[in-house]
Amino acid sequence: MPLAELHAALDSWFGDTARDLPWRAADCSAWGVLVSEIMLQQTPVVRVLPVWEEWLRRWPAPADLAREPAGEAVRSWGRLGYPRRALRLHAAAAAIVDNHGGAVPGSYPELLELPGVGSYTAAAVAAFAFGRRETVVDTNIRRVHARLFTGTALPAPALTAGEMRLAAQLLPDDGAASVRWNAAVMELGALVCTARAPKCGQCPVRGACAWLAAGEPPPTYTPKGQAWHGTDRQVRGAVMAVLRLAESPVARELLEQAPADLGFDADGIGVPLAALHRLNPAPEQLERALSGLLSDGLAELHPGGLRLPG
DNA sequence: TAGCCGTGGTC
DNA sequence: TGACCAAGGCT
Repeated sequence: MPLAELHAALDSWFGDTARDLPWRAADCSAWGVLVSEIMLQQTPVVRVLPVWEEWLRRWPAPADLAREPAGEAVRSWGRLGYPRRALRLHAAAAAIVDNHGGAVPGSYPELLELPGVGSYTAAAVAAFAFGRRETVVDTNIRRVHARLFTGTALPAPALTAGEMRLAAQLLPDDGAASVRWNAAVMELGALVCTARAPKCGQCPVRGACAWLAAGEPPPTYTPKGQAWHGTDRQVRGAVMAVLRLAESPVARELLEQAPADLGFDADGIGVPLAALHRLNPAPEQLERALSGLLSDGLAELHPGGLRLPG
């Protein structure tokens, strides 16, 4: 299928099928787009939606977030996961105020300088918030390209230069068309060309798919899953759940072991505290988790104990 | 660069 | 049920 036909087919499909997401609204600010892109890193849309709405209501511009303590960003991040993203978004807001007069910069290199903004997010914000022609490559786009053009079930474990070259070659010349193309391929990967059970029957470009033509060969490698149970990450997560709810510093002793006669909900953190104690981490593991949180800036040591960064 | 970093839904 | 997976970034 000629490239122009491919562009037209996906553009039409996108027009009919695209989800009505608030950060895609015409009046959404660049800040709103940036916040959405950071929140969406490794996190499904449905879980981002309510948190994004709350963030934009509370902090409609970078300066509004920048003048808050970083801990407020972490607290209102809730259970989105990877709370360092909240810290980086707060730092990005400060950098936008300090270096860009409070306005989100529109160029790829300037965006790339912001904390928490890597090659994907810089390209995505430049494209979706500023209408620039950028080579946007995320996990969805990589998977669609792998199937459509390479004929494999999954992309390589790590992004390759060849994939970037291919993505750049596929990009429509016209600026506005390139923005829609990026969004459409990403949407196709999210809704139809999914990792587990692709809905090829609904695919507007199945006739051009190299993977389908090859008989849907299985992946040639098995992705290594992320360990969770018993890991430091699990302990870190449990500690963060306590700190997010705590309204005052949490004594270390409280994190280390449950007082046998804790008959009250200490500072309203009884539930996450019980969850932490149920994990029953070894003392050295709890120590690793706590020192990791401290060195990451997700927690601070105060006379009264641990708390979110002020 | 490979390993690390949260969370919850899905099959 | 447990392993996989979700709009990555950082070191």
